[in-house]
Amino acid sequence: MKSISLKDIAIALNLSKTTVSYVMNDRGDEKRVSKETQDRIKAYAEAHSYKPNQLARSLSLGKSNMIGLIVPNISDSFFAQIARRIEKKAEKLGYNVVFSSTGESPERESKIIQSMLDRQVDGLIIVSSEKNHDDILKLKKGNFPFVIVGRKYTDIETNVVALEDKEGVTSAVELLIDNGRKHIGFITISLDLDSIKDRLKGYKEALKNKDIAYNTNVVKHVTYNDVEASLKEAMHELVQQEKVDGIVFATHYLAEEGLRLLKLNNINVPEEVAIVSFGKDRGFDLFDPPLTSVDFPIIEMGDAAVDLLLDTIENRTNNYKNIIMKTKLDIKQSCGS
Amino acid sequence: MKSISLKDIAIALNLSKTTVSYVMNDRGDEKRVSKETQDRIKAYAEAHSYKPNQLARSLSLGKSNMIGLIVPNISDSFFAQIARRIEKKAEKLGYNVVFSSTGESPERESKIIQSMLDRQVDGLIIVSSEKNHDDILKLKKGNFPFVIVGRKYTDIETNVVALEDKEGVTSAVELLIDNGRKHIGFITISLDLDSIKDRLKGYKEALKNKDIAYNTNVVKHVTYNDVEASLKEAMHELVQQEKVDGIVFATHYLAEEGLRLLKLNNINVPEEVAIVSFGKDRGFDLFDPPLTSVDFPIIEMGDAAVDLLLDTIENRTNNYKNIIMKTKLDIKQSCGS
DNA sequence: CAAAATTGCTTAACCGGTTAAGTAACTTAA
DNA sequence: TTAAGTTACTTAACCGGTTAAGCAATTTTG
Repeated sequence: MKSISLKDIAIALNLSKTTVSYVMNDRGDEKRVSKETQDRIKAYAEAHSYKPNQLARSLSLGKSNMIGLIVPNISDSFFAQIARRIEKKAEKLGYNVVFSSTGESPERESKIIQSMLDRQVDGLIIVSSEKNHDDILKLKKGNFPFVIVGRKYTDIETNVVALEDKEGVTSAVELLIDNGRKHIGFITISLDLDSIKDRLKGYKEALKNKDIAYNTNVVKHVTYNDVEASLKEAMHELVQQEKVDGIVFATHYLAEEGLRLLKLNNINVPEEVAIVSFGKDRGFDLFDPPLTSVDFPIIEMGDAAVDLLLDTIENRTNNYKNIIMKTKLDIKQSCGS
Repeated sequence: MKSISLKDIAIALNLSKTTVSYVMNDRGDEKRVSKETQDRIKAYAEAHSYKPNQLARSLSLGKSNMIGLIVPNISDSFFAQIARRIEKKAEKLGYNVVFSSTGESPERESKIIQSMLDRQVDGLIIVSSEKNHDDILKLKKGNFPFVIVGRKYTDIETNVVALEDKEGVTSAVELLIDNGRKHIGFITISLDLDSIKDRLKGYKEALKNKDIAYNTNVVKHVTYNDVEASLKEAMHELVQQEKVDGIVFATHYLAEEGLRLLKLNNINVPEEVAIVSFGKDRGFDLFDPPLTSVDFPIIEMGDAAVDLLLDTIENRTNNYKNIIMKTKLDIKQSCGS
């Protein structure tokens, strides 16, 4: 797959690399290369299908035109959708995207960030795993362009595209309450993330708004690395012991698995237990019963993230931007409405 | 984010770049660098957190340790899952993954392949769009490492990880017939791909096996770029005009959308129309009704693809390998069993 | 008609690594 | 005692681009 180099062209045409480089970069006129020479170079390049080596180009220019995308898991529909938007927009401006999944491990995230920096990416879009202050602060200190998306660091100022997590969950819980549910459980994931904490806050807020006492027993933190067993136990406790009549799930994954468990145990949704998911997935509307969810604009989030990143890269703007997206209830049968 | 270079270390310690390079690559002993000097270098590198510039390294070594992943659409669950496996395995061997979506456009695919080659990726994993002989042949001719996955070129010998498309569909159609369905439609996508053609062949084969006449009117080719309207029309014709009592869908996407349309029109599945999907998605088992699908081992496909590619890259093996995965019916209610 | 300006290039350094080949100083063997 | 070996490095070229600075030949200008 060896293709010809600038040097090859230069030698073949008895010119210097410089001249060839200028012409290939369409700076021939500016650099006063004769029309004739330009044509010769272009013809030769075309004939031998010359393609500049981007590694060399990047090294020389100090710009790789690559952006790094770091997500917990690219196969999760949310992240995959974000990825698609990022790639789409990036491509238009001539950027390629390298991605890596962290598996929600801060250590891996740290390694991945370093590896991407070593590759000289021009910027990073990070769906950060559990708080990774050190790396984020390092990026900030180095004035390196990056955007945090989907999750937020409340204590560090950064570019961020995130959600109204709290308000979203509040609306979900209030919906169930308004539908007459009295004992509403909340199942979340045990990740030390501000966004996840905010969702719990949203749950508490709703109870407060509706004058319902907060009961620790109906709030379950499922462990990420053993979701299946952990969720099963949580569900069992909520349904069998606490006799909840409604559950709000902090993620679309939990909601789907939760519904699966409910059906497995022949618990009627929404009659016995009404449920709402924070976030949705394709097909939620086809579920039995169709799943009510706190919806948010994934596409817009992806778009906003790249726009913000590319703007930071290209204009080297220094002020951070916070874009917080509103959520919206998508009401289906599972909530008992 | 400027980090120090080999040269910086060399100057600081009054050594040559060469010596520093040897030590940083753990070739100090081999290259007879004194223990003392090695320690000085390592200490300095550590203290100033030296990280080699991978662009420079790649350029010099002629190996980028990047692999390119080209899919129709990264946000499709099938491709996203493949991507995850590829990334996971690649990472273990020190490779990063760049990806791009083609949107099923051969032109874009062609551009993307070139762009990845320009970036000097060490190999490509391609879920090829419509027949793109020129590029594939170019890669072959250049002896460039690549693997075609999920789709196959029957007329070009390549590394490939694909499916028993024909047999899969045959089993689906036969299942419906065995369940007493008489008029089975087939909805596929109008892509000029051997894999897609094989699925149609599978449909025909089943009819032949069961002594049922082939009827062109119940085979619909939905256009990729206007799936929604096109599928709607196809469904309407099959159900309202042709009065089919069963439909096999050639992709999980079509199946899901098809089911959505059936429900929208209050057509009872499977009583009035039984359906089977080729391929599944998360949540298919939660659908109303749960969707029967021709299942295949996505994870294994992803793993096999990377293994094959990395083997080709690292051992420069020249013989092509064909890995064809078997499919398996995952029977749920939608097929009327 | 000489000085100045323009034309059309080239030289050489650089980006940040890798590596074959060389060398000075010291040690060992014959 | 001197050639041969070893040690611990360095020099310089290379990967394939970019670019500031320079220069000879020609053209324009005063």
